[in-house]
Amino acid sequence: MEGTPTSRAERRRRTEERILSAARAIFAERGFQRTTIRAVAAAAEVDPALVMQYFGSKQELFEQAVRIPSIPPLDGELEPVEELLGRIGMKMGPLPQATLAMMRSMLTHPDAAEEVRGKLDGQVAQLADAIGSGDAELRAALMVSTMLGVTIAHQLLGLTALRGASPERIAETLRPSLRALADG
Amino acid sequence: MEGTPTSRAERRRRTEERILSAARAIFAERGFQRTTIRAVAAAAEVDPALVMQYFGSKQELFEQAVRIPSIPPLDGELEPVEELLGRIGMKMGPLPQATLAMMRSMLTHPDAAEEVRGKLDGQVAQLADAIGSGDAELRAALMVSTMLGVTIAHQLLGLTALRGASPERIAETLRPSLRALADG
DNA sequence: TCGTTGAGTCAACGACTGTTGAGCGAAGTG
DNA sequence: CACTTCGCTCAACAGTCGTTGACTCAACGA
Repeated sequence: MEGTPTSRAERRRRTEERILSAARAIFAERGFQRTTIRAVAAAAEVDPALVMQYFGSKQELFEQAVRIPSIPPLDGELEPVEELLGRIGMKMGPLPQATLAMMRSMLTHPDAAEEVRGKLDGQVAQLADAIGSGDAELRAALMVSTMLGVTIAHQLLGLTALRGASPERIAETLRPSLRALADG
Repeated sequence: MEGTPTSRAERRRRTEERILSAARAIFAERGFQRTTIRAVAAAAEVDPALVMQYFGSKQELFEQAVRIPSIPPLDGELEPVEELLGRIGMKMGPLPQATLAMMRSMLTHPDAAEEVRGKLDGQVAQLADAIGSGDAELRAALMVSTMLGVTIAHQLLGLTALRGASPERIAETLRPSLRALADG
């Protein structure tokens, strides 16, 4: 069954990825503070000391775990509003664990807060640039805030009214609202 | 200066309120987990053991601190959308410390999450009732989520584009968006 | 005045946490 | 084969936290 026992370098890569995967899951579920190195190690079936040896500190483990390698490219043509949001990497639907971990921690972990604020500021700037007009920056910020709120309510808080709704239906119902902001 | 040294019962009430006030401030700033009994006690200029003696546990201190006595009544006539939101106790502008403490902790403290979810679910139900029409519940949920997102971005994360904007200007810019959701 | 009550303090316990250094044993190298 | 490398574990340290029990002393009631 399990063919070659794999080389040493390969084993290390796998273990490291197993730790990162477990870390992402637990960080996303409990946030930074309530996540313990021991819990991550247990989920990865590894000794806690190994986690430290690989990542140096809990903070560095978090940074590696929430690092998203590439910005998801937009696929094909979309409705104007979705296109605008898609262009900055915001869309409805299930988010990667790394993003959830980041969002889960952003209100209680200063570093995560700064990271998210920076990312959102960047998205606001891009959106404002695409929108034009007078108070574009404020309207862009409100669009981003709206997406943020819906995502939190849906993915992290689990509002009853949103739990049964598909991402498509949410996006569709939300569209006039976002368009009103985009058009001014 | 300090007239009567105050009676024993009065002193107790003042100390208790001093502790609650300090707790609200620190809970609002750091969230539940990162707030220590010791820090609250220090801010209230009291021994940590006294906090325990008065409130029994950190969890009970939190519950007492975030308890909001009364629902703010809506004042006078408002624009339709603001009236709808005001009716359920949602409005722009500075929020009480207790509310901020609750929101700060809602993503990482399960009890706070449940409390907020319950409150928001209730507001969604009220809003949906006032809106009527077909998918009223989903649209109401998105309105509440929008308010939530803007509040988080503005008060807790401090998005650059929102930091300089007055609550009135935000409310005004946001109005067409919310109306689009309310009208369907 | 004297005993009682209760606000407030002090020192400590036990649990948990991030983190560390020594060591084991198998994979790699000559 | 002998020797080194390194993935990995074990046991422990040091600090912090919520929580507790004994204690001090001024306000109170009779």
